[in-house]
Amino acid sequence: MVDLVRSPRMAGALVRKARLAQDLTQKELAARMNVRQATISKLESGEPATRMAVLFDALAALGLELAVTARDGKSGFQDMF
Amino acid sequence: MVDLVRSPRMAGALVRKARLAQDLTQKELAARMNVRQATISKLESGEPATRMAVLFDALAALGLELAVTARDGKSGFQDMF
DNA sequence: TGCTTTGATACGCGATTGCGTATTAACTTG
DNA sequence: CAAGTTAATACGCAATCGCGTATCAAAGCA
Repeated sequence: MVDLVRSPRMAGALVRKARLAQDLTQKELAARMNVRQATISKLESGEPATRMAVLFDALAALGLELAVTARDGKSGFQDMF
Repeated sequence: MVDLVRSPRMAGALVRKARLAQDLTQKELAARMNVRQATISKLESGEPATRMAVLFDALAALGLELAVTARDGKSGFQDMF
C-alpha cells in the first residue's frame, strides 16, 4: 500500500491513519514531537499553512518518511532495481 | 536515484536539485506556483517554518510527488510487487 | 568593461502559526 | 449514570509566514 502525498489534506489524512494504526492518541503523538495536541489536530485536518517541520516531525515520530517520485513514474523508483 | 525527504533541509535541497535539473530559475518556478522568488529562496534554504502548501506546490510544479514509506523499509514499497 | 540575470535579503504589512492554558462535545466504560 | 478519554476549538501572545516592492552581490555574457 503506497500512499501518495500531494497535498496538505493528504498529508493530514495519512498522519491520522498511521497514528490510529499505531494506536496512538493525538496527545501521545504530540508528546513525542513536543508539540501540542491542538497542533496535531490541525495537521490532521489538512491545514495548508502547517509548518513543514511539523509534518516531518510527525512522520518521524510515526516511523515514516517520504520519498520523492516523478508524477508519471518515469523515473525515481526505477532506480531502486 | 531515490530521494528520501526527512526534513525541511532535505526538502529544500531536493527542490533546488529538481529545479536546476529542469533549467528553471527561482523566479520561473515561483511564477508557476504564484509565489514570490523570495519564497522559493527560503524554501530551498530549508526554512523549517515554511508552509506545507509551498512544498507541495513546488513539487507539483516540478512534476514530482511524495510517497510515504516506512523508515525501515519493512513495509510500504514492498507492496508494489 | 559594462549590462543583465540570478538568488539572498530587507522593510512594512496583514495573516496565521504554535505555545500555554483551557473548555467542551462526543464517546467510551466501569 | 457518572467519570474519564479523546479531539476540536478558543484566547492572548510572540514569532514568522508570504506579500509587494526593492536592493545588492555574484556570476554570466556581450
